Amino acid sequence: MRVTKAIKAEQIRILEETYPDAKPALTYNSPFELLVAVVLSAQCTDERVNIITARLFPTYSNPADMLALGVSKLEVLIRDCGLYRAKAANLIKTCDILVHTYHGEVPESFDELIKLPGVGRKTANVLVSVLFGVPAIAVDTHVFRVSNRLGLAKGKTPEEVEEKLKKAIPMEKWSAAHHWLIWHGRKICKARKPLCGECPLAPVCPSADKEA
DNA sequence: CTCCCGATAT
DNA sequence: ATATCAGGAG
Repeated sequence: MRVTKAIKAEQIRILEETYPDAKPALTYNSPFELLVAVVLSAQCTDERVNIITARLFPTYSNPADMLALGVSKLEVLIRDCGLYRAKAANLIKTCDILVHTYHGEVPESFDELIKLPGVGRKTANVLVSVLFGVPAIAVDTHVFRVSNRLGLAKGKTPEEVEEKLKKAIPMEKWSAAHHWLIWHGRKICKARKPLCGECPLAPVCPSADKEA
C-alpha cells in the first residue's frame, strides 16, 4: 500500500473519531507534578508512575519540598519505576533550578524547559502542550512506533518523525493528535502484539496483518 | 553510540 | 528468557 496524502488524512480522521477523549494518563494536580510524572515515565508505564506519584505527591508536591527531601531519599521513593538514580539526580537538580531561578514555578517556554536536567525534547513538548496550550507533538515510543507503522510519518529518529507529523497534521490538531497516537499505541497498535484484527485503521495501514 | 533499571507481558 | 514501558545524559 502506498500511503498517499489522502490516506494520511483518512488515518488522522479515523484516529480523531476513535479517540475523541484522549488526554494524559498521568495523574497530577499542578505543572510541577506533571513535570515530575513525565520525567518518571521514561521507560516505565504510566500506570506504575501513577502508583509512585500517589505516595510521593501528598508530601512532596512542590520543588522546595522535593529539594529538601534529597537525592537518596527520593531514590527510595521512585525506585520501582526504573532508571531511578538518574531520575532522582535529575529531579533534585531541576528542583534546585526551579526554586532558585524560577521562584518555584515551572517555566512556560520550550527553550527554558529543555535546559532543565532530565527534561528532553519529548518531555518539554508534553509540558508546553498540556500545561500552556502550545501546539506541539511530543514523540515518545508509542508515537514513534505508530507513526512509522502507519506510514503517517516515517523516520529513524523521534525528531524526524516529529517534523513529518507536523507537516501531515493541521497545527490546531497537533496536541490532540499526540494523544490519539499514544492511545492507539497503548490499546491497539502495541509494540509486541498489535491487534490488527480489531484496528479501525487496518484498511488504511500498510503494516496491517492480512488475516481472515 | 552506550548506559541507566525495575516491573510486567509474552 | 527477553522485549517493552509517555527518554535523557554523557
